[in-house]
Amino acid sequence: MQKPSLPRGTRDFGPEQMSRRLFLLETIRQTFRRFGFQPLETPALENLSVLMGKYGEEGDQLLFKILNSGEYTNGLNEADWQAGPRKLTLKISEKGLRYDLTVPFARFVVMNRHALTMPFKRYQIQPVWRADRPQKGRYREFMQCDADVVGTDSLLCEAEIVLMLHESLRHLGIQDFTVKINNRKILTGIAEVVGAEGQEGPLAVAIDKLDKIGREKVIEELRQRGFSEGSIDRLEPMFRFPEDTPAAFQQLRSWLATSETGLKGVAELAEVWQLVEQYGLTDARMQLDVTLARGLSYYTGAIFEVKANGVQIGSISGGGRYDNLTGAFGMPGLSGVGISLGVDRIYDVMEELGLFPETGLQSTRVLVVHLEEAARKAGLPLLTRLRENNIPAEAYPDTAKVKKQLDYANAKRIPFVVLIGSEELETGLLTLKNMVSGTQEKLSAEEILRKVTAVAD
RNA sequence: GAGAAUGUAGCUCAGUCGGUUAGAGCGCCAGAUUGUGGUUCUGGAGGUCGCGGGUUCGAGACCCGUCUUUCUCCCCA
Repeated sequence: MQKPSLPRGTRDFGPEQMSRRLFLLETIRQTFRRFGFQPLETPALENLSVLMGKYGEEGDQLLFKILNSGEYTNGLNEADWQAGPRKLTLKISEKGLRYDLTVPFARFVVMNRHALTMPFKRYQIQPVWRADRPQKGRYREFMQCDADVVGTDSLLCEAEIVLMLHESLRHLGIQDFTVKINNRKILTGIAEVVGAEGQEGPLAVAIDKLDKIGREKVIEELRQRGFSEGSIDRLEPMFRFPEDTPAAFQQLRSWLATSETGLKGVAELAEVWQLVEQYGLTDARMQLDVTLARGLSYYTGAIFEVKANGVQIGSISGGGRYDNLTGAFGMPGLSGVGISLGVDRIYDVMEELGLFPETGLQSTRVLVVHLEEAARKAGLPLLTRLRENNIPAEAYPDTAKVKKQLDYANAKRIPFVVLIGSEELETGLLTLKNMVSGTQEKLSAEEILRKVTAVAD
């Protein structure tokens, strides 16, 4: 006999977890639907040629790769064995598990470009896999909820993403969150005005840690990354950014006055703010954060990230605009913007904050209990009647002691039990027992139906 | 990839300085109660002390390896 086990970073979801997850998934799905997004599913497996090279150097390492079927070592020569694991992998594996939903979506768009009505809005809720080390809030299999629009560069889409984030999280009961927004063009502009043109990548990586490690350490890291003292001096405005959004915009405009790209980024962001206001979003939790960079290299415009406040966990959502994602698949110039919500982290946040409603845990509403073999048949038509009326109902399948059957009802938090024994068979009236109050009464099937329907959940 | 902790009954955890037959609570099963649960009482079952090796007269405890879970860095949802 062997002990059963689970691959690290993966989990089972029992009935009570699933009812919460379904609530979460459904809330997000309905929000996406309300904004006009249509569903899409793609295979768990993709060809590695589709996945490789889309997530940076480290991303390739984090892909789960699938060994080819059959005699996968056939055709390998000595040179292949000597070439090292990375090159050998490509010889023996041609498929991998999807790493996110954006790249498969880009592949889908390119393959179906003639059939799609542009702008194309799709939502996609499926698991993704990453081969990194599990930690708090980090799993190797987790669910993403993506919504993307491709085929337009209108900033209205950015504004709607902000709205959808607010709507989904508030429907879930998460009130204290921050939607951090930046723009890749602003990062480019900053690199330009400090005299480190094209270095926004390393710049962003260092500056991103500002709130974690502090100003001195950031400057130290910038030096190590080869930034000149002059550049670091000109970075000064970065370290004293106003909390107030209009003031922040004002400071950015004067700081980036000499960078055309930078100013364009500022103007784009300002328009997003304006649009969100025109939509009438109340109590917006948006924050301009010029240190926000995100790892994925394909963002070209807006960058989003959502933090749940008061919980020690990574971001629960991320996204942004990409102007050339489909370019890698031979379809350049298609602009898109999207957002991804991490269900597993949102679940952890809600659990930690105690935001899950108590209701919804009970599955069955009525349990039919028979006290002797002959009584069982009297309960079956009742079950059918209950189910026809959309009331979840079940019979205890075995003839067992009443105690055992009632224990079963308690364990499943079933609120009503119908008892059928010889007495009920004679009179035709069935005993309805309320498991919460303990009261019971003899009723006809018709009355039972009315009674269990009438009582509110 | 680097560093640190962790693992004992189905669950949560005790287990002293290395010493006889490894414990508790909860849960489970049975009975008190042959047609009534959630309260109470009584009894019972349940263990390869993660796994493998080592030290020792003797290891749940000490040492090495390995796996799991968790945390920090990195990166991400």
